[in-house]
Amino acid sequence: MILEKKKMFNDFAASKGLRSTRQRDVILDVFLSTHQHISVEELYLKIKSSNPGVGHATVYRTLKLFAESGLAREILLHDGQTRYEHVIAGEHHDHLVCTSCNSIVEFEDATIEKLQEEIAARHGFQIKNHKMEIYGLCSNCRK
Amino acid sequence: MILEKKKMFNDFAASKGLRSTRQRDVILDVFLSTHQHISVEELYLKIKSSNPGVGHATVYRTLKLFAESGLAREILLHDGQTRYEHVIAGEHHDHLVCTSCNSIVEFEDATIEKLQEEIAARHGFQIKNHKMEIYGLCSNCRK
DNA sequence: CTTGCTGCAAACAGTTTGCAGAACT
DNA sequence: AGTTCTGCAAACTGTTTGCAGCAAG
Repeated sequence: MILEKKKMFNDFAASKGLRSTRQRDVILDVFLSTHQHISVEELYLKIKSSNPGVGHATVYRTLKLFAESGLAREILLHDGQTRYEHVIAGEHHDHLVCTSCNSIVEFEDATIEKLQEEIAARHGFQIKNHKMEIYGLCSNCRK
Repeated sequence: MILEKKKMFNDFAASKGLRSTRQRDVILDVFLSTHQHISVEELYLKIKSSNPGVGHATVYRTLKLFAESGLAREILLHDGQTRYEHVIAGEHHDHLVCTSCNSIVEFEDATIEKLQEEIAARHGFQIKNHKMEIYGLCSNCRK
């Protein structure tokens, strides 16, 4: 699964004529070792600890490439930071975001996915991707 | 409908001990006269044309109040600007966003709404609100 | 050796904040 | 009169960009 992702990026890089660099390898490794909607800053710090001398800008630029290559996806929650999550082929999950403790639960629902396609078709839309977030109080915070 | 909204804000203001000011009235009027996901900047310019001397900061501060009072809702698309849309009681619509021409089509689907509630219930979540955006190409841009 | 990639710092854009004066109650 | 609200400008935050040097092909 990690290897697949690396291959995915290599293929993308090859098709775009991008060069293979140490930084991109490191950033990909660290990104693949994370879970759950990591922010650019968080990733940057993680990288820096094991690999100082990788700049902010490179992390931003590289994450954009990951998103473009299809292995990551940009998500915007309401905290003013751009976050990235892994794209898992053939799977799409959405988010339940707790407005009290900021925890995030993922879920997937095939029926919703299907309805989305129907709606898009009804409006002549060709779906590229979508996102859904439900905000509320998680079970812990309701107590 | 516009009157309802004004009342809604007045009630909120009263309950919070907020003062009634010319600026807030103007901003509410202009906001209520708009449609479709207006950005703070757009709203600010609209206000300024008929009512110079209303500051950026006040528009930001006031829109936050509108959101808090329940008559507006903050939405984040992928263009780096915070936008606000009207909250219509008992109705929730979602967005089809064209990634080519940036047009936005609203839609509503009761089945999806119901599924969301089921999902939230299954995870012990108490829904406050949610949003769903489908990105893709609109019928015009597909041609 | 050519061109793309990187790190740095400066630039940017959107948003927030501190403060003195104005306005509401 | 007392306190909230406002406008302004400055500060902030996250992100992007220009550029000289470095490194991959």
